[in-house]
Amino acid sequence: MAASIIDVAKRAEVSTATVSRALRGLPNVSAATRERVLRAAEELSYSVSPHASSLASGRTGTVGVVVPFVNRWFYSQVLAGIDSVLRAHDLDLLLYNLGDERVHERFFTRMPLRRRVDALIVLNLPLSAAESEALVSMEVPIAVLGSSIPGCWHVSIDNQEGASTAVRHLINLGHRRIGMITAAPGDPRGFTTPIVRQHAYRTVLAQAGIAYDPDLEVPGHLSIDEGASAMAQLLSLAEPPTAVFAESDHMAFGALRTLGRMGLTAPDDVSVIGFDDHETAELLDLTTIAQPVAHQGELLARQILDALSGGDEEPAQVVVPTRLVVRGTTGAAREHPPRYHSTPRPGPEPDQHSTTAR
Amino acid sequence: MAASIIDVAKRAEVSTATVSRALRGLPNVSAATRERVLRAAEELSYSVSPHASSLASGRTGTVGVVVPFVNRWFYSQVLAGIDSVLRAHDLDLLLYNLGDERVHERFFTRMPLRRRVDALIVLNLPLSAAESEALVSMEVPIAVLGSSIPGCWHVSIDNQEGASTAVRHLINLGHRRIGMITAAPGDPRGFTTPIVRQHAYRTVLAQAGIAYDPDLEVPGHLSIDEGASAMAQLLSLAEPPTAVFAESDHMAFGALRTLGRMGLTAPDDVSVIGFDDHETAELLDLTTIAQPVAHQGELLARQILDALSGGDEEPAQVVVPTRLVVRGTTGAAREHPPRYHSTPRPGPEPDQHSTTAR
DNA sequence: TGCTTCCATGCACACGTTTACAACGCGCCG
DNA sequence: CGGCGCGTTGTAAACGTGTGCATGGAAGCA
Repeated sequence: MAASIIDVAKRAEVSTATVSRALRGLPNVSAATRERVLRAAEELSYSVSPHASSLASGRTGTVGVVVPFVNRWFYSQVLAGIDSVLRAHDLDLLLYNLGDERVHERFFTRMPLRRRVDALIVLNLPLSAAESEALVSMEVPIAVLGSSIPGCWHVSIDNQEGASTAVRHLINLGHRRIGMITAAPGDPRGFTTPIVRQHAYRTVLAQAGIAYDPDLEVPGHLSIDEGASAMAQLLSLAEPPTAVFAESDHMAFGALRTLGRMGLTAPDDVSVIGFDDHETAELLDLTTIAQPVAHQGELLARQILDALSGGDEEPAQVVVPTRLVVRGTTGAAREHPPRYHSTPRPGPEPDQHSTTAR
Repeated sequence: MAASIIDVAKRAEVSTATVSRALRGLPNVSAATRERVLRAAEELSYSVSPHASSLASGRTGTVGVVVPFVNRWFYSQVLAGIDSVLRAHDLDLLLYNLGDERVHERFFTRMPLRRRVDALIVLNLPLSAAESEALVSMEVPIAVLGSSIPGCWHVSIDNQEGASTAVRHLINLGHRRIGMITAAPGDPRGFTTPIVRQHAYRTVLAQAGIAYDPDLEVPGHLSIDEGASAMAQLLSLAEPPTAVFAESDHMAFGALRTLGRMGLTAPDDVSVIGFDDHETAELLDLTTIAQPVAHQGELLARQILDALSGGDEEPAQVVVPTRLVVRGTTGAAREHPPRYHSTPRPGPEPDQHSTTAR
């Protein structure tokens, strides 16, 4: 049986109240008694019961983190950023992975984090209005990544600027026929990132005097395989693009794979630019828009810290910049782009793929 | 203010004891009253206070997961596996990321999980004897991945078999001069995986009648960059290997990068095999030893469930099999392997790299 | 009918802290 | 010399739930 505060009090010959104050470093306890208490606690190898403490004080010392997919690179990076800051302030991290649709639903009906956390961090989750409201009703500070909830703290990248930079990069290289592999189309819930990026894509094209062609926008659902299919679809057009902007590196990887399997090469045949600067983007020599991933996690955690300590300041919004990283998969447009009317080689076995330097 | 059990009791016109029993589905409560209680709770949108519940019952409904690096692919996958099982049983997941050495140390001096979790899952952590003992002293069931602690549950892959398979694959292709890029050498703590794999490598070579050459074993510290350096070192040997076994895919990626930068190709110049079947292994067409990653997480979580429910069975050990995945980076040995005495091209800018199909 | 058995329910305490409030001693100042 | 303020400590009441035990009543049985 672990020692309780009463045992410590007896051994130090003080009341439990004094023990509590001494251990938490409250000012109103004399140096001598504090010393005695600390020694007694040490000798009994005592540690406070977090549950009793929470119950009495109302504070839990815990922050809930809700993430759509822990096992994806992006979220695991953000999570690491969050963790590093929380840990430094002795806050615990209660993880909620909502990958499954059933789990997502269950989360919002049962609200298992209610009364369990001092604050909430929500990563990039498509939320319905009712769901946002349910979160707010927990009456704890909330920091949101990606989307936004009224009255909550907020961190995001400048998607408008990032996507514009990507498309401008391609235009500057001389490309006029530019495709986009987009994320999920028209999600009814409040997840605006794909919309903003798509808007930027269209706007920049328009500014460059390039006519809008809906055939050049193909959804890729953020996965490698879907990105590969999307690229195949683009290449099958009567007039295929000479450059493609994939709004995630994963989809860009898929696009590169399709190129390789068709015997094509980036950037010689098609230029490809991604978004994220995933760790393997460098390996594949992919030009991309980099965003500070772990850093965003740290910012979210810091906002929570502010909210928990300061208290009454109103929630702030932080926008972090993106950065163009030019690597080997984008290059100058050819004078006469070749026509590719071949179809991807089918077959279960892995095929070749390759990328070459600019 | 959130409703408490007393409010529910009043509204349902029963005692709090009955409310408690009804809500937890205990058998000894009549259907009629249970119905009344559930409705009252629903109307007040009541949810139990986890802290009060923990304090009273001694159970926390929480499992601590200690992981060295959340942001690495492997651990995030395992974490997802753990989460899926725990979630299905309404257990919360308290995450501890120990990446930093300071954090690691602090964790073991302060034991912040003590009295806070019902069980512990420890991922692949190099632990000193004192640290293992500290964990055991928490007196909760512990499931360990990779390493092993006496008296604890245990999941791991068959490293002996996996590594042997990798080396045999290379030998079967006709290779006689086979290098190995190893993980950290001689960690004084109880982390045996690299040792087992190295032993398998040496044993299989010996069984094939191939003389042991210490120059062919180079440490790569599990990172892409170090893996790249290791490959460079292997290629600079007077008699370089014709095939290389990297004991992690990350290091294999680095190895491929080095080959690419030197204008060499796998498997035409050097065959490369990795370990893990990382998600980008397929992209790079890397032959590798696959291990079921998320599945191991699920197994760990299930062990914990057994320990928490069953109770008195003694901890079991599960060994999951690995699987050879042949892709494009391994191929038959050449009759007369070329000599490469060039050094890697230096330079800050990214360089080409490529892989081709078998 | 009277006794036992069993189920449903209530009573009251325990769980281990935090914290408002009171009490106490001491020095200071009027 | 008395009162006042301040710093230190103790007292006791929450905090919200789980659970052993007692109670009451209905059903079963002789």
